[in-house]
Amino acid sequence: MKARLLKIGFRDVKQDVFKRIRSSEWGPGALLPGEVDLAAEYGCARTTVNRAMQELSDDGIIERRRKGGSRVRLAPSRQVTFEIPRVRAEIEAKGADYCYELLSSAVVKAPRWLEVRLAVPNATRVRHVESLHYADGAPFQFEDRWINLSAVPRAEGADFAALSPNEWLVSEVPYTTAEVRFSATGASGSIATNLKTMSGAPIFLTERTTWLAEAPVTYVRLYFASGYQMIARY
Amino acid sequence: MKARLLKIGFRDVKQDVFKRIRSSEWGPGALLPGEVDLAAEYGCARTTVNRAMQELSDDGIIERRRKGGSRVRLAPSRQVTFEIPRVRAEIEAKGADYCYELLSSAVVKAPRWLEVRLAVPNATRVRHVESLHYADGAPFQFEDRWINLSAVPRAEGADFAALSPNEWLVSEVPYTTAEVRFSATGASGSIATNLKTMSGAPIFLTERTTWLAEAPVTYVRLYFASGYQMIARY
DNA sequence: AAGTGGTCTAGACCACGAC
DNA sequence: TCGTGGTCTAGACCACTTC
Repeated sequence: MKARLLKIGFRDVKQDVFKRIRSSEWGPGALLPGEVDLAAEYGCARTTVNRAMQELSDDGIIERRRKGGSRVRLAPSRQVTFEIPRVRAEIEAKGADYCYELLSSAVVKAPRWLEVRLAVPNATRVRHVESLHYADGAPFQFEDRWINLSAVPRAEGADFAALSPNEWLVSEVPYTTAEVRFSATGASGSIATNLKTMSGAPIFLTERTTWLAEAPVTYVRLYFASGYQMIARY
Repeated sequence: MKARLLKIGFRDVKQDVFKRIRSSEWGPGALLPGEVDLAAEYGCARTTVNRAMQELSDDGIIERRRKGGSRVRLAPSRQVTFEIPRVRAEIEAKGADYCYELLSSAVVKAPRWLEVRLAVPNATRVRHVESLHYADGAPFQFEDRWINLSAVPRAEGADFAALSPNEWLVSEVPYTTAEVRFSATGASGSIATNLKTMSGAPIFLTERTTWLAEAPVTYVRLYFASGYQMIARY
């Protein structure tokens, strides 16, 4: 029995309950004590226990049901969470020099596949921008972006030679929702040339589609130079 | 002015504040009203506002400081969160048949590179297991796993022909912490053969290192068949 | 020194869902 | 039906930071 010099906080409760789960005091599927009981045991308010348990639930450690109580998850479905990397920040965080180059820019009618992806009407005008991001002078990421001009008309006149589309959009259209897809692909001709790798070399690809409250804003393909790794902890 | 039939909840506050940020009522960097003021405005308790703001902070929309107040983030650093994919669940979720095959298993001394990765002493014994996961009869994922026997002695006698190492570990050693790395690589000989792709084909690779309270448990490389995508929303 | 967010409390009511 | 978690409240004290 340990002396309780300080008040019990929700972090203490969370940590202790987690420890007891790890130590097999409560095995997978086991029913945990109710919030009222835990509050009595820890000598704190039920609200405090509630917050602790809520976080354990968010973390995928336990499952909670009204009337059913809280149970240790059978197959803990942990979640990874990591920040969406902004290229510039990502490069500068490594201590490397960031540099950006605009390769091409044109206003066109959206090709069919893009119409489908963004769910925009036929003949929607989009701005297509290709650019390259360097780390310490070496190609780091090739960016192939399409911006929906009916959602962001001001993008038509933006100077993407001065400011990358990425940063322009962040400053102009923040607080969007997005879908991200990660995959591996082979470096096709122009991409291989730009990233200075062999044709067919394995490339880490990020695709992102972005909406501003229902309105499709942009679709972008980010091709990373060889050796790129995305890292997360949980 | 809308009629307020129901009590204001933290979700309402969160959503409304977010809407006001998106509508540029509060631009990037702007100082938001204090919790007390917002509580008065919404006609609810400060605790309710606090929870809403806390979540907006977690979501990367705003930044909060004691005494400094809450501000809209200049560069919203949104976070992606997605579930750690369990192969079986992932395959069955697609409505495909899951099937598993053990390719090889051996107990050996950890090679040097693994010693370094897991930070284990020289001559640590590990179990090396190679296996293949099928979706509807087609190779889906090749698994190359190393298990630290000094951390999980029981793994030495486990029957990985019946149960995949993944599922065995989840049932035996749940609630671990982990580091995950995603990258693209080329299919080398044995991997190409097993995944039935051409040698050199781009492969999506997941590497995961797992600890149980400081003790390194396992390191695994997961090679996915061509066309695999990892998807997340935020 | 003072103001703002961070957290705890004790009590209350409600909604879901197992029984 | 009724127990359990979900949420709100009103009030309080504390801790961090800016002033």
